[in-house]
Amino acid sequence: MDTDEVPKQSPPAEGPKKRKASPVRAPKTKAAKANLNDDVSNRNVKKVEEHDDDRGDESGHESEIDEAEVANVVLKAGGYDFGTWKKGEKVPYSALCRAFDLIEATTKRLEITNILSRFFKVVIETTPDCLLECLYLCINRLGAEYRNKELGIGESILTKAVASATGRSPEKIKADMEKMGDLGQVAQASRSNQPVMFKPKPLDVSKVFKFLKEISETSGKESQARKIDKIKQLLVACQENEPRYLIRSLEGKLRIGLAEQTVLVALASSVVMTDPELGKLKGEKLKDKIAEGAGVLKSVYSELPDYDMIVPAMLKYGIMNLADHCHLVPGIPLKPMLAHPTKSISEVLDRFEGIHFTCEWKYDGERAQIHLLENGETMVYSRNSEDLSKKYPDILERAAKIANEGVKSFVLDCEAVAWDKEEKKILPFQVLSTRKRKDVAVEDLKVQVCIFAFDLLYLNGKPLIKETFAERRRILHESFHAIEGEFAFAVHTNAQGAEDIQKELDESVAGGCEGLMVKTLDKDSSYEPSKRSRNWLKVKKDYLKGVGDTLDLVVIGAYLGRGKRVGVYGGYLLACYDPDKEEYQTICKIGTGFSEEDLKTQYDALKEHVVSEPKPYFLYSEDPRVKPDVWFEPSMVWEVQCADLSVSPVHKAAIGEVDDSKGISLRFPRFIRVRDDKNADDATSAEQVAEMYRSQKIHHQKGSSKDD
DNA sequence: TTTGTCTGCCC
DNA sequence: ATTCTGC
DNA sequence: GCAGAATGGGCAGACAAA
Repeated sequence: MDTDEVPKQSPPAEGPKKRKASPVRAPKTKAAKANLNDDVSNRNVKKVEEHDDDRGDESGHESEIDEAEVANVVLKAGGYDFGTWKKGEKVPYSALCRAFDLIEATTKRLEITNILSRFFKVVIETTPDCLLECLYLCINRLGAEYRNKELGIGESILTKAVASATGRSPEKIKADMEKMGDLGQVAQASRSNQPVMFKPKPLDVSKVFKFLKEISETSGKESQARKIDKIKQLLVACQENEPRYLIRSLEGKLRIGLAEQTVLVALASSVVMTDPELGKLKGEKLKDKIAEGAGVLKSVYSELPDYDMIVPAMLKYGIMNLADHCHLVPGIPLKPMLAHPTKSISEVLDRFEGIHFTCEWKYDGERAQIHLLENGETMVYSRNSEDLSKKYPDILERAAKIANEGVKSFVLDCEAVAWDKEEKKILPFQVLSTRKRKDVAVEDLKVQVCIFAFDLLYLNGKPLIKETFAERRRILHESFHAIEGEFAFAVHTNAQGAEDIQKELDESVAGGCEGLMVKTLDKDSSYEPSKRSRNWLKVKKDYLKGVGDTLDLVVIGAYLGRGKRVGVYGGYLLACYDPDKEEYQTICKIGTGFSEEDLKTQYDALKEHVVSEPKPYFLYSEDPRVKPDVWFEPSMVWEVQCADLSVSPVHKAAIGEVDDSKGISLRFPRFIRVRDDKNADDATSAEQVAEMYRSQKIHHQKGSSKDD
């Protein structure tokens, strides 16, 4: 800590070289933090050279600043050294990447927040025009989610791009990827071994962001090649640690312990610190204002999750006045309330002890936030604020007629569930997911949906999110009416005792639902995800110990871990056993439920059983998404829990039992424990798997196609 | 035209 | 989606 | 308990390859 040396910020290609099997963001050290006691003005102050290029410095105010002022940047940045740039000049990408390095070096959230807020502060003080782009690069997005902007870049294209940009073969890149577990690091290492002819012009955040946007807008014939070309251009211009973060941005994961919530707090903090009035405060008072600002921003963001609108307003009017300018508006999706999983009914009772609550059926469909505007416009948004209006023309059409007279505008929280019109009953999620997603005419819809409404967030110009749930529900029922097969209110009761809740849970499952949602009616029952995003509880049958579907499955393959799982297997391929055919049939992959210790132990135990080829008595798909990195001799049996069984396009369990050509797979599989007491051939049999599938209350199979 | 691969987004 | 982990 | 980062099945859509 007290060293005089300025620590190197970005050791190239560090990691696997130093420590084998070290997770991406480990080892964490404190070395990267510069010390305020150092003589700041004497170090790390690089005079920024003049550029007469095309970077659009047309702002007029000439940025002539002296060296001492530049040096102060480090001081103003709270001792963190992000490098320097002139006022009004685009923020260098290297500065952002330095911040990422500093963040990656710690696991402490407060420190992460502090680093980033210091970075944002410098940006606001030098080049506020870049703040939005920095922000988006930190949360890995190109714009608000409801604008549906995607990169259309995945691992495959990225691997090709890295290979091409570094002059190495895709095979080499893949091999390195397996070793390092992070394509960003692979890119960085590859670049640093590459002879550099001349130093490229440094990247700035605007340029990087603009490139990402262009990539997302690239479509049509040969678009993949054009995207690769763009990535190459950027990658070649990267220096030092920049390839690592550029590639991770393209992957959509920074993996440095920084994501939406922390960025939001850091942003609020930086805005308070740079506020002409609030910024003068010191100590506790400043701290309080920062906390208050973070509260304001969180609240505003949950109502209007669009930084394109929030950031300019915040800089213009000040963070404390933000809510006056940005608030819930029909037409823009707000963040949905989420639910905590609970392991037992007694856990529900413990949490809600002495509090009035209600139980609602949890429908197995797709979250749908339905908006009706005063001008008659309607839209539907998903749980993640994606615009689903193109997918649900039938819901748009229905929006006006489900409302009672006098209703001019609303925001409804619902579940859209596949609906069988003939049988008048709910269909499973898998049916819903076959719906077309765009350019569908109402007449051509193959899958009908019924909307199950459970909350009302806005009505006739008034936000209701601060009302109690009891009140919101009252207004919901008062303002809308059910239409058979089209619109209904979620079934609910006010059961308060364990037995009643159990009964309700059973009924919900019998009714084709996943379980129950439990919500407080009065105390803390406002709809404010900013306060607590998971303020509701969910009880699903498969959460309850000893109730859900459990299988004992054989481990026959594994996938090398990525990120923090580098050096161990990150996931496994499981199979059931068919004693008649004497073969192991794949049923699912599994990658959750393991503690870090489990992962290590299992890696060590299983690597003994690696075989170079799959056994001839394995039945599996050649689909590359399922093919494991290593195969095992059948040895270990694991207890696995799931929510449902489904007919699978790739897995082979019980093939021929319920479908001639398709096997069965598991929905939401997770590891429970090792079954030391079982041999591989004692695993759950194909016959048992088929029986479990058949005994499900609700299931769907497309009409047997061979007879049509 | 058909089939396969990749991606993003539902859960 | 589920689950685990550091703070 | 939050926030973040591992990981699951399976679908449509967009392209690429055959």
